[in-house]
Amino acid sequence: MNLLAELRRRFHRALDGLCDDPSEYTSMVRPAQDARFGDFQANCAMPLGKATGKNPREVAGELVDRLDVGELCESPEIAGPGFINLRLRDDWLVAETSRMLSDPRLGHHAVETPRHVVIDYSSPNVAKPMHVGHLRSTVIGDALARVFRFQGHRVTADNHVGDWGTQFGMIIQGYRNFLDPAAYSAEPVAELSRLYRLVNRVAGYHDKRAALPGNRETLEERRLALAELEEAIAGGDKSRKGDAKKLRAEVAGLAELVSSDEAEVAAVEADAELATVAAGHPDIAEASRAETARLHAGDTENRGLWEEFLPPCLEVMESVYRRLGITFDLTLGESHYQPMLAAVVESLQTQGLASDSEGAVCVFIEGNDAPFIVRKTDGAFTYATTDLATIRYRVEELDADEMLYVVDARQGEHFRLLFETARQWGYADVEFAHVSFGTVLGDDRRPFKTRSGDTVGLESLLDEAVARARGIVDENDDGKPDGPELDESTRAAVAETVGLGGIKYADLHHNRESDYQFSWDKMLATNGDSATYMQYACARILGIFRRGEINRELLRDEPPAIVLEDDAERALAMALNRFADAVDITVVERRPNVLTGYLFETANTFSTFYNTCSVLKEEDPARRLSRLALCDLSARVFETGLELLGIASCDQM
RNA sequence: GCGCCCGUAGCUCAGUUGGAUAGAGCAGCGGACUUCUAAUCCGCAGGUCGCAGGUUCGAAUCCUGCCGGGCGUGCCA
Repeated sequence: MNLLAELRRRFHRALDGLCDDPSEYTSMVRPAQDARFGDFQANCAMPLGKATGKNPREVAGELVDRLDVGELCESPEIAGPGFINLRLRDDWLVAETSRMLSDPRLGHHAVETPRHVVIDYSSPNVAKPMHVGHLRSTVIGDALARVFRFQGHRVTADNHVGDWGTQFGMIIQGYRNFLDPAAYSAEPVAELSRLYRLVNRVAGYHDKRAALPGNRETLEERRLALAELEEAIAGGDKSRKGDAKKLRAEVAGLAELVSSDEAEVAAVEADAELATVAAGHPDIAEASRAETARLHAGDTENRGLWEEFLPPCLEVMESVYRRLGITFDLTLGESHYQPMLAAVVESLQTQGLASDSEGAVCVFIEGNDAPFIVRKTDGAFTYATTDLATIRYRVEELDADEMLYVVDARQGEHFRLLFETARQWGYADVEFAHVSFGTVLGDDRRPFKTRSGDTVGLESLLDEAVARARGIVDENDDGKPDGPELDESTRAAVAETVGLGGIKYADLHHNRESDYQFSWDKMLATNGDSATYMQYACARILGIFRRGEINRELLRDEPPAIVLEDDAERALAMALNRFADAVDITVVERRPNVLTGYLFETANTFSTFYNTCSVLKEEDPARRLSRLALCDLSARVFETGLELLGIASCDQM
């Protein structure tokens, strides 16, 4: 049963008549913070007392009188200023746990009114190799798609890949000038990505070289100005301290820019091949832009190349998804929307939403300085236009009720403008949400930037995780009391499951809004608060069933009486019964870390149970059966929960 | 300049939208494997929730001002 929702319904009824809007108060019913206060607590009497001018403890008393939770809870207790503490009745917990045993959904009720939710995630640029920066959107989006589906919604997972951008101009440019035909026929995608990096780097080299003198000059100017300021301050003019601080920051930033640009310029010039290319192609960036423009304009040659490049690129991308167990219902890239863009702009203009400004066509949203540019001065459309066309397509063709964009927080402003434009454009009934996540930081605590040539490729990250996991699998299995249990192929499979699970979990268990410090050790950790912890709990449970030759199906078909005499037993039953709530909250908040938190807590409760309550050796047959039932449920909660996060579990480890 | 976000234990992070004595993991210290897998469990230690005010029965959470950091900011996506 979705317990929290049920309790809130009961409170809603009790509150009806005591206040104008009960739903304002029902969210104040929540799990107890401290086991001493019972299982749940309601904090609504205090604010309600304030609103009505009554004594909060009296309000609590009145509320308790009207509250009907008889078969669920012991009689509620009022504590402190007016907290209402609830403890579930053991007989109810026992009955509900039995019911859960024969329920494939583990007590979770799906929503009554499903919505069609399009979830937009991963969305890498085709032809640029995937790196760790792509992980968050992919992993969070996949988890949300799974949880929303479980919740009963209709989900369309859409990979809005970048397949139409300037990177193709660069690749075409590279293909025409620097292709290694042998490499291309052997491994087309690797060669294309080499070409992309080459062109991108050389273009960057020219940009940096061109910008350097100006930047050096500005830096010198600022340094002088700063020196003057500091002199003035030293002379007693404290009022300019703020200015000095800003200037100091600017100087530091500029100095860093100049030195990193100098380093890059020197690096390119020191490399014989790069230097030759750079010298021979001073306007490579401009040429690449021209190739992109020709592609967009429908040039048959470029279009042909694009059509040649795209399939192998998509295939390589797919292979990474396959390994990660991530699937999409749709992969509609930017190119898919190209034919619709002109009509979008036209429609916006007709409705008076978009207007000309400095030669571009823009939508201005009140309260925002930045314009939402839907057509550039040169006539090209922007990703704003594409995103609007995508919304139109998803509503008109896919019949979407809701769209979630799992995208970096840095694009927050873009989405604010996009959603507001869409609403005014005629999609006010659709729910839009930017499911934003924080920046991936490097070891130096600064934003993880993919400096060319120095990226942590996604594939190598996965390989490393699996290799490390394999080491631990071997060590653990070799050290088992009765000797090793796993054969070679099982060990390899376990290492894959544990390694990939660890990477996903490392990402999911953070609050997605916070920035995130990339760390090999934590990403690959297999102890503590990690996916391995749940996988290990599963493996131990299945070990009990194997060793005891227990028929789990029978356990479910004929649920035994549940006995909750030991504290660890009751705590475990309680935790298991919170599964439905954890799923509900994860969906409402669109935050997978709610689910990871629940799973870790429950697995911890299980581990305590495992260490204090023997199962197979329990002599009382009733308790033994009851504990077997708790084990079966625990394993299913962990398996299901991990699956909702896109993480596989292990039978043996 | 303007806008958005962040500052919680040595480190990395939670904190269910204003609730009771602020919690985990890692690292540290001390215990628990002849008993279902020790990738585990139990315990100890560790905090002026950046600072200062304010709002109220009650603030890590809300408002204001500072300090420190990140990001975005008219034609990249």
